[in-house]
Amino acid sequence: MVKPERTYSISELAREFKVTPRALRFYEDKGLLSPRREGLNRVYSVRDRARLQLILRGKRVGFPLSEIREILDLYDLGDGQRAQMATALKKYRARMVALEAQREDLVGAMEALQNGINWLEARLAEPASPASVSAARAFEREARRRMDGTG
Amino acid sequence: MVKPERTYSISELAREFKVTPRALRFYEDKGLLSPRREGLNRVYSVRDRARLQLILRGKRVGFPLSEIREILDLYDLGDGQRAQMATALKKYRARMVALEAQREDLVGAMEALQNGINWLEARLAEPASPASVSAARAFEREARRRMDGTG
DNA sequence: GCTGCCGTTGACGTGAACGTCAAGACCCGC
DNA sequence: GCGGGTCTTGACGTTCACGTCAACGGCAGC
Repeated sequence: MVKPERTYSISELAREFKVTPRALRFYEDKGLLSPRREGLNRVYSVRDRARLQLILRGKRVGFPLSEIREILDLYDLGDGQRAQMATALKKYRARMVALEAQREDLVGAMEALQNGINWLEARLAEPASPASVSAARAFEREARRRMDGTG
Repeated sequence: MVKPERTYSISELAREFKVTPRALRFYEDKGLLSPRREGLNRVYSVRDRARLQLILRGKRVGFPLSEIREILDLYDLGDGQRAQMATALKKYRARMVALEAQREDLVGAMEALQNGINWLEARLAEPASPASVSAARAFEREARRRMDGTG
């Protein structure tokens, strides 16, 4: 007896990942998902669920659905098409470079934000005494300079 | 004699950052930039340039323009409005949390991609000899399992 | 057999972020 | 004063990623 492997209805899956059923149908339209059918109704497998996870992660890191689709398609590449695998590899490497750049951006943004937080905390922590005010102003200038990120 | 500080025309700035003039005007419409005017013409200061840098970085990490605007506005907060500074601080912290989550996503995506690359490289490196094929299949299964990221 | 509830397929609407004209102002060299 | 280039302001078009609505099928409970 083969274990019947869990399946999901559209609204189940939608709830779990906090998307609407509409979104799931949309992804299907775009070829990102292709759940089984039982009559008309969509039946999502564990693998479909995993794909959805990849889709949503891709989205969160800024991939358009079209590119997510390409990537997902590559996962399903059969054996023997070495030419396609080679192009796939190129694309993967290009995306990797893009992701690295994005991580740099992200780290930069986080640093800038942390500076902003530090600055605000400092300004809020002190009462507006004359001495601390001038010190704060100096810090502020410095903080702004760093935040502007002229470099 | 005060140093006249470099300025930029719209197309200069556009070229430098590889955006169109239209985009810069659009950002102005949305209150993200407000360059000086000389007659009708826009004149961008060094500070405007820095703001643009922040805008584009914000975009690259996925902020909508509306939020970028909010953040930028906070940088220009004058003294004395402690209440606004407090709300600002809250928002900054919230964004920081979001950015951290995004970094995790990014790292996860990069790991998945790296697995994909490794897998493809391995499949491509070998000729299709029977022994290596089975080894490759085992690796493939493992790679796929990891890429699916069921956890 | 009627009411809900969940599902389906179109078709149209929406917000964000611009692109793409159109029509004209301004200045420069000749 | 005329072409050429750069700039301006509308106004409309476009793409992406869905949201929203209409109209309907199928099953469960009463």
